[in-house]
Amino acid sequence: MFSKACEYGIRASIFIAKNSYEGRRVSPKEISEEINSPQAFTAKILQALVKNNLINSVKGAYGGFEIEKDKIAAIKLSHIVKAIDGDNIYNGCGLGLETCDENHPCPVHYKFKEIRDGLKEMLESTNLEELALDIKTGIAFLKTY
Amino acid sequence: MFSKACEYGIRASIFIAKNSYEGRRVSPKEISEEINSPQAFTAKILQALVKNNLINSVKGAYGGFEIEKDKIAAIKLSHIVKAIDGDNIYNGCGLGLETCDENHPCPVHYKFKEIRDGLKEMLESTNLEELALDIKTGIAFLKTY
DNA sequence: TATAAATAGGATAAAAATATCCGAAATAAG
DNA sequence: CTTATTTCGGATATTTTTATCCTATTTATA
Repeated sequence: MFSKACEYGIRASIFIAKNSYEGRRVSPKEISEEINSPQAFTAKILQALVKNNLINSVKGAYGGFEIEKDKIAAIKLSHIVKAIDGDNIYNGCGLGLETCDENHPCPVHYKFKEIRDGLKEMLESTNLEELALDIKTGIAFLKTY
Repeated sequence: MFSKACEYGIRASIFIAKNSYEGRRVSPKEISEEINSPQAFTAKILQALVKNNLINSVKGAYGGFEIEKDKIAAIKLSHIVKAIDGDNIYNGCGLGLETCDENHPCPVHYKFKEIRDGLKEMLESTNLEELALDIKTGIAFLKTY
């Protein structure tokens, strides 16, 4: 569904959000340990999220990554996905045709459209706050063990 | 959503189904031209579909690929996807966790489950016959131009 | 100002997906 | 039986994705 980079990016964002609520900045090292992802690769993805203004980075001693508390509820999964994987998952043809629309549909165009619209709706209506809360209360997890 | 291989595989299967209805076997060359895909790569994918008993191949002169007319309506998109991409799209975690279920869910487990179940239902209820018919009647296409 | 700690970012490596090439094996038809 | 045609399958190449490494830059604090 998503690229590895995007999976890591979402998990990292949730972890950062959770810690930002608690007033803590986190480092790529801590993030990658807590979400079980390769550290340097995760750091690269964080850079992309910073550039897209989804998370903040603070350089230097006592620095790290954080999200402004005010913004956490406003950041939707769709923002993260778009920043990392682009919007192909929304607009792309299910069978890979370069142009596929009502005027020139692939054989599964309308059936796929329903699925994609459902996914889009879900990603656009799910925000980091609720997901971070599930981690905080321990009803959901960001790694296996 | 799907790999390139899977996209080609679905498009190829639809094209083969359409031609099988008309009693024609088709070659990888003709297939790749009509679905606009790399020929040798497409041929490899066809081999996989043959091994999974989704399509038939006939070697030698006047050979090619075909699907028994009786079987066309029974072949679902899910069969093709499973043969090429496996069932990760059904069972895999949206955030890439190795184990993610009701007992140990990722933060988007239930939301993703809905989407995936919808996708699964769609793939399992869509068969090659209806798709091939849309190509035959010209209301849908397997390539852009 | 010096130092330690931290992100930024370029260069590179490894792995996986995509794609090509070519000889072997099978088969229909002459 | 021979020949032409066609799929099969292994080897290889290319591209993209994933991952690592190392240095530069920034910044808080002593």
